[in-house]
Amino acid sequence: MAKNDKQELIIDAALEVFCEKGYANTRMADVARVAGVSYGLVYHYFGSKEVLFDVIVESWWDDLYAWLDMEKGAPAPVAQKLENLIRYLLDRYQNKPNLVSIFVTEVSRSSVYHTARGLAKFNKYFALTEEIMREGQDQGVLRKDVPPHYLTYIFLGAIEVFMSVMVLGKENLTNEREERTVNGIIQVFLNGAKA
Amino acid sequence: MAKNDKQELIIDAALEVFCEKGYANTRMADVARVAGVSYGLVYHYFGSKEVLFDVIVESWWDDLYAWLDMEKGAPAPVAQKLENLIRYLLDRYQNKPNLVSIFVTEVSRSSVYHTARGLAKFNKYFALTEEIMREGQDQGVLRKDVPPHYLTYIFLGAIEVFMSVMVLGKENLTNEREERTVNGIIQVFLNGAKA
DNA sequence: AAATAAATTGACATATCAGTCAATATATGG
DNA sequence: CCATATATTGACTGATATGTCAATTTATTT
Repeated sequence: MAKNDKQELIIDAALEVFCEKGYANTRMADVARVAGVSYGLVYHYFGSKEVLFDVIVESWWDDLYAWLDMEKGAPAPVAQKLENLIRYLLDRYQNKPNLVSIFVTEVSRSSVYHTARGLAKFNKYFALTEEIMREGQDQGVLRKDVPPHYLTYIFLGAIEVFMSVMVLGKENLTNEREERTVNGIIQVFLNGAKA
Repeated sequence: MAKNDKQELIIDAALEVFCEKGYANTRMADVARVAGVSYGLVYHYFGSKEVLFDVIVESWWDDLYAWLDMEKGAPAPVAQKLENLIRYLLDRYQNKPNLVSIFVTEVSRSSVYHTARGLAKFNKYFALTEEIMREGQDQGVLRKDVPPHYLTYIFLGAIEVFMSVMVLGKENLTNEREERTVNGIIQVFLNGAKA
């Protein structure tokens, strides 16, 4: 078995254990056991528990940023971009539910509140979304009497709760459900909850 | 010094240390030191670190539920009730920033995702808010084509991010800022972000 | 003021894991 | 086919921090 295979095995196991137990209650011995490798090998490839966790978190952010950067340049209308962001996150949940779970339960709290690097990652996520909001305001599609970062907070906050609920319920996301979620958020965000 | 005074001292210290370090990195020795009592006394009044934390969390939920129950019966219009909920949470931040910080950073994470009791507490919070949304729909003030729990997710998600940002920035909440926040959330939630 | 109960102390035992390391197996290259 | 590098193992160490407890002080009751 090649080097990369084992690394994959370990990361997949870590994804599973971190997701189920949370960072604090994750034992490196469990990760090794689930991966089917020895205790020491985990330390051979990843120097510490923190590094192992960071590798996972980093992969989340890298993918998200890459996607956002791509989307930013696209010529789609703002409403479409917002919809795409929701879809991107929902799709991530479909493909890598454990990763999304870790993001929701571990990353968007501890790392943000207790490490400078975690905060920076989050800020960039918010900043990129804010650019979309600002673009919408410049184009006259979004209201200008509310600061763009407020719009960002409301929009991303809404998404986060939907993701939390999915993660908690371990729900599997049908197409129909995805449509309802996307429409619900977009409808209310753009047109309001008023009757 | 009376018994209750020492208990208060310990809880205040715990509030401070949990807030600064997070649950995992909080040392009972630190709590004792900050409280100005001996190590053993913390265990005399609170049997364990977990109990100490739970007492704090419980106080958060008790107050919130009491307030929500009160508000539920009130004859105010739905929009007013939603506004009041935002104000309640912002005011809590003014009075007990550490408590709000712990709620945002620690409670809505581990307890929800890793304990049944934590989940139950959260569900009740969401359920009570959902009742307000349903009331709004019944009265014809809120749109009926989006399920009430979706409205709840969006509304509470928005608030949570605003709270997170406040907590992170350790911002002190001026009256002016409170108004802007309340208006921003309510405006966008009710009327939408569209220009 | 004696006796009983409650509060308070801090040193210590205990358990838990993260991380190390020397030994062994497997691959790679010359 | 030897030599060198890399992968892999798992027992062991060391640090850390929770929770215990017997001893001591302070309060309360009779």
